[in-house]
Amino acid sequence: MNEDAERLLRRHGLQVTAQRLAVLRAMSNRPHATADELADDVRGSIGSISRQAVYDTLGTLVDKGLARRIQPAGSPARYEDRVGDNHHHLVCRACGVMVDVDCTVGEAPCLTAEDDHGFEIDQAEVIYWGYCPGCRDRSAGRNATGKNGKG
Amino acid sequence: MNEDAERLLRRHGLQVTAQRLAVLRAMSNRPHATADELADDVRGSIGSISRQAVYDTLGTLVDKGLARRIQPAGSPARYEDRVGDNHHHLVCRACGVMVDVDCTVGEAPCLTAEDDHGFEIDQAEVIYWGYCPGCRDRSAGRNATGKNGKG
DNA sequence: GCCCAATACTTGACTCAGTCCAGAATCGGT
DNA sequence: ACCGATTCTGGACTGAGTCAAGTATTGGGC
Repeated sequence: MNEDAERLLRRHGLQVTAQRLAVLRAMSNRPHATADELADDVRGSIGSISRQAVYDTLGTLVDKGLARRIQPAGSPARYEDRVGDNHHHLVCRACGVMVDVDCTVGEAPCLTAEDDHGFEIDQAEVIYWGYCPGCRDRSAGRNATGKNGKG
Repeated sequence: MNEDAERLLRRHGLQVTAQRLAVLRAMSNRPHATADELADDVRGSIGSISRQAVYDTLGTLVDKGLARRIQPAGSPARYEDRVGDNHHHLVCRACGVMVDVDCTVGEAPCLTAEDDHGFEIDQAEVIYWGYCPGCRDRSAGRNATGKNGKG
């Protein structure tokens, strides 16, 4: 497993360090974790790491396309190692939990803007907002209408 | 114009204050402005306002459905008064400028998640990322591939 | 027109995520 | 084993946003 991670780093011209391997491992342990959570996880596995190293590593990984950064409204950035495929995220307004959703229609469907205003678009990011089963049950009385729907 | 804003507030059971009217006006002056920019605008029109009042007012307006909050990755929250319709946003990775895009396919098309994981989904938020005409020209050599496309 | 409770605003301290910087440590090619 | 390049550490800092306590404004009832 670590052999893989090591090769992955080298293949992208990155030095191999304990910190990077640990971050990579942490990321696959818990998808959608924040930088802080990953740092904690890493500390559990290699003892200690500086906040800066975590941000640095994550930034590099995102740059090289080995990780993806997701920044939902009202929450710190989250990272996942599932890259290169076509998936989106489903976020609970109440507890913030995030789950993957496969792209509904395989190939950039409505995901090409009708009028691109001259922009060179390279990505369409979709976040579905709602309430997860747990939170929905917990406060069943919530009025779920009028939230300006589907968007 | 202000008559309208006043009635709007009353209709939603909100007290009418100079600050609220000014925020409402600022928001329609410059769509997609940040709280800070709105505060500046308001200061230009009524002299002064506290940061807290701005956040407060914006929060209330968003709550009542009179404003919409957009929080693109890596940028402070932005607000707009165009609510209740079905539009998305196009954001420039370089300069951060944001423009409206009408919903590509009128009625919640691919915007219903294939597998909702038991969530009660109330909104699908779409942000298109890319480079605006200006920024694209300015650094024409940028390699725009490999950004994990349409997603 | 005035009063008073409810609502809104101000001020200032605080939190939290993330960045900047300078120096120390580590990596890896030779 | 050495050395330059890269990475990591620690600490100060920034920017967006929130909290809390006290003051001011609004508007419905008299």
